[in-house]
Amino acid sequence: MSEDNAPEIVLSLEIDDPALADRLATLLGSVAGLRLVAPGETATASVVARDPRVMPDDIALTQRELDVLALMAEGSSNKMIARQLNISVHTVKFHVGSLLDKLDATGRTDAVAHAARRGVIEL
Amino acid sequence: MSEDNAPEIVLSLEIDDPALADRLATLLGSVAGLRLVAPGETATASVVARDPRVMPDDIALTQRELDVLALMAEGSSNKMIARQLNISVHTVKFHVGSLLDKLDATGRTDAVAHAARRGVIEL
DNA sequence: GGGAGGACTGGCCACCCGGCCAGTTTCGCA
DNA sequence: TGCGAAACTGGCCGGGTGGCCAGTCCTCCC
Repeated sequence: MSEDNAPEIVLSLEIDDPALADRLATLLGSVAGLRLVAPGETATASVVARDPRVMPDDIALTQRELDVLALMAEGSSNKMIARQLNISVHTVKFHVGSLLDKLDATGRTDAVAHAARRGVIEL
Repeated sequence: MSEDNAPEIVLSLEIDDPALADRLATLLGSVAGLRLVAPGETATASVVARDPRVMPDDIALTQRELDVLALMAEGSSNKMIARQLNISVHTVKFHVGSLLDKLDATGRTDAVAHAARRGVIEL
């Protein structure tokens, strides 16, 4: 029952590098039981390869900054972060300030967006 | 220059569905010029297929909500969003409120994180 | 015609956020 | 032995945020 209903696996490509996209399309296009997505179609899975130039510089964040960053990404307020990490709200704000600075962000929302984009955190 | 230095394409799999992961691994493993990632190795590209159960419900967001959501993800404040969309700050807050509601978020940071996770927006 | 939903606006207000100032301790490195 | 970096704490304050109330316009649909 697994082979008769076995649908083709439909792959979509999200590749920034055109050369790589081309190679993959060629390689994957010739595999039986698997094909590339058609326009407007819903894919089974995506092949993702973002432009590596986007995040060459791994920003130097301290452990503590990573801690508060992770909690920020969860939507925690400064007060909640303070409780979680057992530090004062002032200290949280201090770390958040450093984060905004290092991530070149204008606010906590921007900060987690930047961090996620650069792969510093996994959303 | 593409064939002499042509490295193997190293694929990592991020598939929630075990059956699908297995099929893909089998299919892709037999393709020349392409192999699956080894532990600790950096992949050229990833094959991503999140558990469909996680986001079966494409949250029904209105166009306007998508507009403010996109600007929120940019780190824009309500005032900036209002200027961009040519509406009042009150209206922005109104849409943000709906967004927090629909996305089950506690704040704007949480909202963009949730939206990004569910693929509502591309970070 | 009347209802429902979306987009929009206003006021009010408690709370949160981020930036400024100041200080402390601890650690590693020159 | 000093000096910088990291972590931590405090006060202050302007502005932002989110929740509540209220309302007006639409348009689509029964």
